[in-house]
Amino acid sequence: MQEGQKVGSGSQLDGVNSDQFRYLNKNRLKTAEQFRNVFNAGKRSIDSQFIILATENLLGYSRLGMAIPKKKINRAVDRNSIKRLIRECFRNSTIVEKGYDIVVLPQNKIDVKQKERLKNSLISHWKKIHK
RNA sequence: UGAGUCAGCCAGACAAUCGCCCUGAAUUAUAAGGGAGGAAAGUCCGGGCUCUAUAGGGUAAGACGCCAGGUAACGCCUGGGCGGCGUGAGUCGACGGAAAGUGCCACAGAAAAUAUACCGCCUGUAAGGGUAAGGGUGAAAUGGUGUGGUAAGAGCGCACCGCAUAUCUGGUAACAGAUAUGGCAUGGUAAACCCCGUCUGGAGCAAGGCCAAAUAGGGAAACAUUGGUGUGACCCGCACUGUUUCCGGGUAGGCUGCUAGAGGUGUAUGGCGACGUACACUCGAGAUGAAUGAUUGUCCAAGACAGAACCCGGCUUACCGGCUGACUCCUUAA
RNA sequence: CGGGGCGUAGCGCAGCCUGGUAGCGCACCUGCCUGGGGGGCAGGUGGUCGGAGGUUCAAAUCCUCUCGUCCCGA
Repeated sequence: MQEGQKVGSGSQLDGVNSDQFRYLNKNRLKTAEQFRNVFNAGKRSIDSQFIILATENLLGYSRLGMAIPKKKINRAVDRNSIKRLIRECFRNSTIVEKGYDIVVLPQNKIDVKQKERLKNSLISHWKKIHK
């Protein structure tokens, strides 16, 4: 049961948040201006799976935005499932309580079925940003 | 048992933990309830709803096209007719009009539609005449088969079939059947233009409405009442009253529409059926950077196609499998 | 979500409306002109016309469905 071990090792991150932090309205990036700020002044973290942009904000909590174009991911089912995966990873990590605005972009050819791989890459991205 | 046809249904289930959207008794922090599909898809049709006199009348343009019915409506569905396919259950069909008109029919062929005559056949010394049976061309050649007839032939005559016209019978009708007459007149193509009949105003929830905020009737020049503008096909009509250009100034956030509907389920009843009527019960998504997820465990037939965005009725396309019912054919056994 | 357009040779485009022969330019190959390169001339190769079905004697063309791709509209 290798999968169980991986989750167990990630539970140090999970254990902190569970009751206090949720994916609420305030944790989302909404308007076009907020997106523009991240695109203009953001740090980048690039990978074969995702491109991630981030800036610090002074709010004390992080906010997440996603831009998943139809050109890159054709079917609506896959787009939804990627959004869910990203949101789940964001919620389960400690980065929620730090103050960042984050935008996630997918790379061109992503296999939606390889969930473990996508997750691991997201977790490493969060670590990079918070250095 | 095998092969097959049609109709309908399901679209992994259960438990635990964490989490998302909506409603929300109670009152500021939590119970409880609900939460994608048969195609939500393609946007191919038809409506509801909203706005707009370019909505009225006419023309144009487009769609449809056997008959009857169903429906809010349809290009959909049901039943029937006709034709094709299949041993059969069944299934498929853009299935009006070519004796209103125009166009087209390459190549080959004598000739591709007011007909005509290459090789032939008959007659004749020949010129010419008669003829369309046979050959040949082609996707298609001016009723087909047989027989009489003839110089050779020919609906020229006759029989059967086809066709046309008329009458009668059955059927609401499409159509079918019968009888009589005619004596072959009418090549194909309408998914070529077209004719006939029926229908269609346009735009679409990013429609539209409300609140707040902002802007704001400024200046200059030119032209003009034979008008000008509103034109998204055009004309008549209708509406409005100065119009155009330049300079200066300048904003876009929230709420709503938003789900109780041609809704669903059951019973009774009318109808061959699609479907209608009556009664009872019921509320089963409503996001707005956009909710349905993740992990673990158990079971099995090992989970396909695929994600609502105003809502319905269809059509088309994608799809791993499984189940039920009715029916047909073949083999074996009884 | 709504409204449009385009798929034809390796590349860029005609042909489609009005159905019978698939063509143009660049590229590629061969030969010639030149001592060689470049350039020019002549000839040639190469396309089930995005896919499936239908109408027709015959479909790139007409009709229906479908798959890609591109452009508009807060």
